[in-house]
Amino acid sequence: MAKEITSRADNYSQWYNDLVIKAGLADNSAVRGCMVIKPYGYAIWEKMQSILDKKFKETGHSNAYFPLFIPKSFFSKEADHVEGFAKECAVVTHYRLKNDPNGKGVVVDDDAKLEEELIVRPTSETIIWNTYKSWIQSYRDLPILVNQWANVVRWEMRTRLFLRTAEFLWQEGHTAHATKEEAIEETNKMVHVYADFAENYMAVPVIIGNKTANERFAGALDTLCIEALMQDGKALQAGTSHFLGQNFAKAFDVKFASKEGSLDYVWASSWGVSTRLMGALVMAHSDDNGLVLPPKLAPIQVVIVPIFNKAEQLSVISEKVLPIKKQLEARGISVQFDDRDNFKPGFKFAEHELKGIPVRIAIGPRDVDNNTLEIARRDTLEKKVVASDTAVDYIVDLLNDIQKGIYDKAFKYRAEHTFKADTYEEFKQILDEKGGFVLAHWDGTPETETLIKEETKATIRCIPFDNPQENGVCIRTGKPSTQRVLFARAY
RNA sequence: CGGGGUAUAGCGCAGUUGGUAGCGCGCUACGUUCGGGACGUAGAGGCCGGGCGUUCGAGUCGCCCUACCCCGACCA
Repeated sequence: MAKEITSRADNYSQWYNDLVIKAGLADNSAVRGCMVIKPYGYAIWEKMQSILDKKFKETGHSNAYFPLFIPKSFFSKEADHVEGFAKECAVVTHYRLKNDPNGKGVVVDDDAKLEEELIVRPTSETIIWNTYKSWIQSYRDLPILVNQWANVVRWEMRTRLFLRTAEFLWQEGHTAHATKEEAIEETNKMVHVYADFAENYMAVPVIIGNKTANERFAGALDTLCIEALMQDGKALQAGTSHFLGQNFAKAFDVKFASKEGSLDYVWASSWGVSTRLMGALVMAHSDDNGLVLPPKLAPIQVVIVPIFNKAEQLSVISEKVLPIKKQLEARGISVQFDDRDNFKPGFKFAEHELKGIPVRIAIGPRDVDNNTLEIARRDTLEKKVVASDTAVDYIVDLLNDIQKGIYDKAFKYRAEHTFKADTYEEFKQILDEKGGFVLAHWDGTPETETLIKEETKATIRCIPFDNPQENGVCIRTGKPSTQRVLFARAY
């Protein structure tokens, strides 16, 4: 009733917004560009966090925490980093308030001006490498494999819930190595951790590849990324992993004594994913009825809706279904028993669909008599009546089916929206009429990439790993090319 | 940050030529309902985003803020 959401066909971005708000994931706040992540949304983020955190630890990393504030001067130390990040930061200039002399609340105390301004971190390379300087003396101190879960602030001009907010939550891994090869291997390893997470937990297929020089992180020698395709045909960068070379080691003078006795600069990587993944999750799978969550990330995997009109009926149903709830929980499945008596079943069905709960069990007097349950899956909305004593196994299998089903659906969508273009006309036509990924030849120069971006709003999302080599000519300049690269309009 | 729009009850909206507010949903109580978003009856709930003006009188007119939405530029 009051929860109508705009359809995707009608207005995709309005649909996205409606969904995030009405499914209770997040809301806009009193602070421009900053969102309130609500309990249901945060529960999904916590699942993402715990899975990723486990993977980071399995790959040898430890968590640590560095300051929110970074001295302004730190940003002047790495030239490329300055170029890329000097702008759009929140700056702390004072450290105290005082009562307004005119009696109108509080004002900034001008006497409390900081000697050196502090920047609210937009990313932590600088403060971390400043710290690593004191942690590293010898090759025996390496590698350092540290991750931080934190909030960062980037004063974005235009924000969108989860996809681009002024403050967002993320993790940033910052590693230090004795050799170039090791740092590159780390960079590579982590982008694969992200890809594995995206595909096997979020059920979002991704393309792994290298960013071009234009799209590279400020201060990196190489940026690896995972790129996903949303249902409106736009690409979304879902994670990045940077090989930083010795840039930050040089900027912060971080050297180590090698086994051979030489004094060398340390090699670095950094990698991160953010609450933007929440946006990817929503946009990749959900439909006009609401969220569609992959079982592995759904805070509630199964909801039980008892259909009753009297308290006695509810107690009979409860007696029947609560043991099944227990059995499911014993199998590691999260189950909610929705026995609220102020909503009718139909209302509850709609609400649980909006929230994307993967599996719904309905049980009423008829089922009690027949020893059955009605089991519905969120992704396809199919319903099936199942004998109670086989329900637990059925649901365990069903959850796996759903996880696979939504991945397959997203994969199919991507396959159907990945095109090859051999001429510029064709390229533009695909972007305008179909959307999606376009594989096309490019002459390899930043200038041409910029030109194409200006003319079509499409960027090179990445040069996919294991990209087939193939001679051709650049769609824009006609100059020779040895491979196709992945273009798309992107978030 | 440029262009456009919006701001009235928790949410979604209406409010004619200026005369200090209504509707639907939700909420509270009671009753009837309950296998796809129930219904009746009785209630509660608003300095009309903020400020300054015009006026006897402003939700309504003017100016200035602020926030949100849409389209750009920027970015994860």
